[in-house]
Amino acid sequence: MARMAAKDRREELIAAAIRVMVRDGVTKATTRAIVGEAGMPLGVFHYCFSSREELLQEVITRLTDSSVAKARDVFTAEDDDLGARITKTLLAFWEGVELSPGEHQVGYELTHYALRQAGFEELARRQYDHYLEVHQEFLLAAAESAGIRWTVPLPVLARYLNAVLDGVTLCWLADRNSEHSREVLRLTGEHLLTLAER
Amino acid sequence: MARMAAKDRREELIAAAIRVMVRDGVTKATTRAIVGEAGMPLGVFHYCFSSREELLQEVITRLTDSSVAKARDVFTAEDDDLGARITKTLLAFWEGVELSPGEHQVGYELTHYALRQAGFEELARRQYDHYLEVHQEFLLAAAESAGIRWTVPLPVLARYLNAVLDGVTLCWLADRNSEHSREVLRLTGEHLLTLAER
DNA sequence: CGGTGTCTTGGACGCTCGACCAACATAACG
DNA sequence: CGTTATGTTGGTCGAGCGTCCAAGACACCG
Repeated sequence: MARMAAKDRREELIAAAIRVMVRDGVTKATTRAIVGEAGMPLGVFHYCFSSREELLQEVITRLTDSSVAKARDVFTAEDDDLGARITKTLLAFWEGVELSPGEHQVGYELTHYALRQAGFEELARRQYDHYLEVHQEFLLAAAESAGIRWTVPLPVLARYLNAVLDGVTLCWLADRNSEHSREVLRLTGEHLLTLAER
Repeated sequence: MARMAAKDRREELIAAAIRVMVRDGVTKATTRAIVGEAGMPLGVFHYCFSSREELLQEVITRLTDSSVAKARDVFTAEDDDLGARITKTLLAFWEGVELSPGEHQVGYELTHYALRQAGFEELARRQYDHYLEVHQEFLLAAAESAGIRWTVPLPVLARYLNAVLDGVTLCWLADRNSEHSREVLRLTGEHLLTLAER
């Protein structure tokens, strides 16, 4: 194996771990499966990570950050009215789900893993803190650029939005009913519109 | 160990498995942990079940059925108007979540387990089919007794309701913000009311 | 050059897991 | 009673797991 800095190897292992998890699920992401995916000998693992948990922790934060960043990229269009902007954003989110269901699935699996792992509960909490924050940012930006204000407290509205998206995704992962899922998002978009006032 | 019919032992093992899962999570529910919880010797397990998967399958259907039954019990009050009925039902559901978070958590864990396990995808699909069906029943019964009709197709509305409940639960499992969670449910209830017409 | 720190590697450890079985105990029934 | 069916038990198997380590290879620097 070509010589490589431990830092770089960490990154490759994290990436390999995510690939394995997306393909086979979190529980199948063993140390051996991960180094296998990365094409490295087993011994490398504990030279780069003190434990499997340390890698998992890293994976959780990376995946959350990337989800949040991806979501933030979505709401950059400023030239639409409120209705169009909401619709576009919800559908853009949904495209992301249908395009890579595995990533979202892994997100949920990691949440439940963290909720059960002693000392990891905080990670699950932070995960949802970030999600809520990004939704709140979106709602705030949309309101400002449209010159309206929300008739419902922003944290509550953000949680509502987060809940619908999570719930629709979860249900779709099980039954793959894309048509109904989109209808629910459309319905939610219309609902949000009624919660804005000048 | 007292002599017991294999059928009866199966039931006790299923119940013990559910207890272990609620307490420690699905992944910790090993054959040894389960028979330990049931106070039986290890050998019993494969006398009653051909495999661990067979037990898991049984647990999934039992837990789904019990959730559905519990949900059905909630919407029996016929004497309220539509708004009161919706509010009562949503809050009753929420009481169930806060009262036994572990059970709901296990529900999600089993869904993700089933989605990853070859040959179990159908079980996850059926799980959500049942959930959607029960929500649809509720919406239909509420509409009939209130003399209204829904302006949104029933399957879509049921999916919407299911999504909000799932999403709020999931988020609450992570951050335990009860106040905001209730606010989201209140908001959803009000929204549903606007989707009814005479 | 030699020495020191960094990286590489294959193998081994102790443990837990699902599964299996032979030997035994108890019931059911002619 | 004897035979057959059913249930009980402790031990054991092989596989896979996270973790660790000694020995070597390589790079850098005085």
